[in-house]
Amino acid sequence: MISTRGRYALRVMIDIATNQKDGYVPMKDVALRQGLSLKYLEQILPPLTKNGLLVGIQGKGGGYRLTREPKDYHMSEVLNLTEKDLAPVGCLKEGAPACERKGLCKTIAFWEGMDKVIKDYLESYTLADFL
Amino acid sequence: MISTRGRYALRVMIDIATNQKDGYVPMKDVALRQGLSLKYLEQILPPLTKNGLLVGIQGKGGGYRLTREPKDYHMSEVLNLTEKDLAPVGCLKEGAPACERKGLCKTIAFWEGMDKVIKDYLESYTLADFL
DNA sequence: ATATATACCTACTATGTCAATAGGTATTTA
DNA sequence: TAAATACCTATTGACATAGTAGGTATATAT
Repeated sequence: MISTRGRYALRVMIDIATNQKDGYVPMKDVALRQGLSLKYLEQILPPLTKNGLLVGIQGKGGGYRLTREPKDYHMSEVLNLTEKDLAPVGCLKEGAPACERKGLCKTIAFWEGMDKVIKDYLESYTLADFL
Repeated sequence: MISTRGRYALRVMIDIATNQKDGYVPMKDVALRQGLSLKYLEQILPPLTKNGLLVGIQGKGGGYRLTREPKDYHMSEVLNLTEKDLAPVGCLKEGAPACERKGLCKTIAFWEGMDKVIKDYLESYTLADFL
């Protein structure tokens, strides 16, 4: 349900938060510390930089930094950006075609409720809770 | 996250609960009413009959019946039997190998908490809530 | 008895996702 | 100028999903 993309993204965020003092944290170091593939992490980060959660500086001495205080990163945001979709069922995914059985459907409220408890939980956690 | 197996299983249970008066409900009729493939449904039902949630009678005039009152079917049970695994991350799945990073891991409590809110939600719903 | 309707069983398949691996380019600093 | 970094795109093997397909076993209705 939550793939390595989202899980690794969280570990990367924690690692950066922990290791950025004044400078930038190279992803090579993160990969080493976390025991993860650098090349794979490089594929996971773009949504986080493009949406302003991280800033990446190229070149020697470069790396990544947070752009906010850890308490201002909610897990809902991090996982929404890195996971394909968090909705428990297909018909609740963003951009999903309208269900033909809508109106008849006796289960939609149940799935929507499940969606909500998950989203609420993810909203309740911030990066600061991991430090 | 929740596949068609679990979703269809729920729709089948609702359909049987609605349509069993005194007799047995043929899956062919369920498939027709629900607009689902009979052959596919036949693959989804075995865990429910083998674990005593439904009873199936072969032969002409046969079909399926519930074995309990609707209020005594919790969604946690139905989905656990029909879905491969409901855990949000691999390391919490049943029978998963112990994580090497256990002890170091700063995220496990978060994932366990997510697992719990989902399981609690599924426990809180019964088949009776859909009728 | 026989035909019919049902559950039950097993194999196969097309498609897509996951989790990387791989090889490169652009950019900045030491 | 060399080195280190972010950034980009293609490819791949393994696996899960959502069925399709064809059959067997069993009980009932006629």
